Amino acid sequence: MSHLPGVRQARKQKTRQALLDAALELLEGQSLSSLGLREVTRAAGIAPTAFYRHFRSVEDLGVALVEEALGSLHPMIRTTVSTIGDGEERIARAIDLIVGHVDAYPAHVRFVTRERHGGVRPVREAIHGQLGLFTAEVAEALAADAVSAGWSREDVLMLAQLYVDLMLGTASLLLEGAREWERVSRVAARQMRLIGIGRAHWLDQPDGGG
Amino acid sequence: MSHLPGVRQARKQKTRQALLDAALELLEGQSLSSLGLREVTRAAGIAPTAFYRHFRSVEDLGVALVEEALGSLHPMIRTTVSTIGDGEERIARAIDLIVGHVDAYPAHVRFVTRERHGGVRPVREAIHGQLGLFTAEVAEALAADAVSAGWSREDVLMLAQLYVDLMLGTASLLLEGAREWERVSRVAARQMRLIGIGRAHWLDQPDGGG
DNA sequence: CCGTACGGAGAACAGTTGTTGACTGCATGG
DNA sequence: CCATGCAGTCAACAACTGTTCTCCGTACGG
Repeated sequence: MSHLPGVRQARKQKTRQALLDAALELLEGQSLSSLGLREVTRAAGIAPTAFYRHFRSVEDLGVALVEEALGSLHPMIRTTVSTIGDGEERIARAIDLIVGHVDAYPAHVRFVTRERHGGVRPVREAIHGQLGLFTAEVAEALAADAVSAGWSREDVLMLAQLYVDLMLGTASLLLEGAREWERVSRVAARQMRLIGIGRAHWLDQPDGGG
Repeated sequence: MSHLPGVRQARKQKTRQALLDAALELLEGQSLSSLGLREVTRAAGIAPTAFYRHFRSVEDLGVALVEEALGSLHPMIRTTVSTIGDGEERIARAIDLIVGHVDAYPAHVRFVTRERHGGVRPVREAIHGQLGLFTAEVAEALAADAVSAGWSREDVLMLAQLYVDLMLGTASLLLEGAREWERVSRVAARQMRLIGIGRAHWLDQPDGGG
C-alpha cells in the first residue's frame, strides 16, 4: 500500500498537520463556524487553493480535529479509571489526569468544550460519538467494582455519564480561570466524592435498582 | 424620564426585538462569532446601517440575548427549587421545569448552551454571570433544608453547581434528541436522585464537612 | 406650531470570502 | 530513465462583509 518512508506522503501530512495546528490556534478566539478557509491557509503559510488537497471544507477539518483531540485519549482514560484502590485514590488520579491534560493541550480542550455544543453539526456529532465511547469505557470500569453489584446496565451508564460530564465541565473551568486551578480542582474532587457516596448508598433505597 | 405610551420608543423597541428575534433564529444553525451584521438586518427587514441605532456590534446584541434568555428565568428557578415536600417531589418539579422550558423556548436554550463555551468572550462572561446567580439561588434554597445542617458554605455551593450543570446538560440533550425526551428525563431524574443520596450521607464520612 | 432630535434608508468604501481553472515542479513506479 | 500523478501556486471571479457619511420623514418638547 504505502512505502515506509514516502517522501511524498511525509510532506503531505506535514502541511496537513500545519493546517490543523493553524486552525487550532485560530480557534482560541472564535468558533469553528466562523473560521475561514483563507484564514487557515494564511496562518499555515500555504496558498488557499492547496487547502482542498487535504480537506473538502473547514467542517471536514473540524471533524479531523476532533479525532486528533479525543482519539488519543482513550488509553489514558482506561488506565486512570481502572486504578485499584479506594475511591479517594481514584479521584486524585482523575483530577490529576484532567489538570495535566488541560495544561498540556489547552487548545485541544478548548476546541472540544467549545464545539461540543457548537454551530457545526458534523463536528458536534463526532464529539458526541467520542464522548459516548468514553462513557462506555468508564461504565465498564465502574461495573467491575464490587459496589456495582445489583446495578442495572442503564444505571451504570447514567453514573458514568455523570462522571464524564463532570470531568468536561471541570476541564472547561480550568481553562477559563487558570489562576484558580486549586479551588476548581478541590471543588471537582468534592463533587466526585459526593457522587461516590451517592453511588455507595444507591441500593439502600427501596426502588434504587428499579 | 420616558412617557408612558411613547410612540417613538415603542417603534424602536419593536425593531430592536425584531433584530433579537432574527438573530436568535439565525443562530440555530451557526455560532454567534460567525453571525454577520448584514445577515441579521436582512432577516429583520431593515437596512444594515439601522443596526447601529440599537447595538454597537453583534457582540453587543449577543449580550442582550443573554439577558433575554436567562434574565426572566430567576423567579421560575426560585419557586421550583423552593418546593416543599420530599426529594422526589422536587426532582419531578425540576424535570418538568426543564422539559417545559426547552419546549417553550428552544432557541433560547440552544443559544445559551452553545455560547456558554462559545468564541465571544463578553457573551461567555454574561452567561457565566447569570449562571452564577442561579447557582447562588439554588444554594440558598438548599441551605434552608434540614439535611444541610453542618454544611460549609463552599460545600453547599459545590452541590448547587452540580445541580445547575446537570440541568443545563439535560436541557442540551433534550434539544438534540427531541424524540428521546422520555429516556433523557428519566436518566436526569436518576442522576438527581443519586446526587440527593450522596447529599444525605455526606456528613457520614469522617472528613465530610472538612 | 415650529425646530429639533432621532430612527431609518441609501450609496459608496476597501477588504475579505469560497471556488474555479490552468499551470509548475518533483517524487514515484514501471 | 522516462512518463505519470499529485502537492502546491497563481490569477481571477462574483459575492459578501463592516463601517462611514449623507440624507429623509416624523414624533417629540417647548
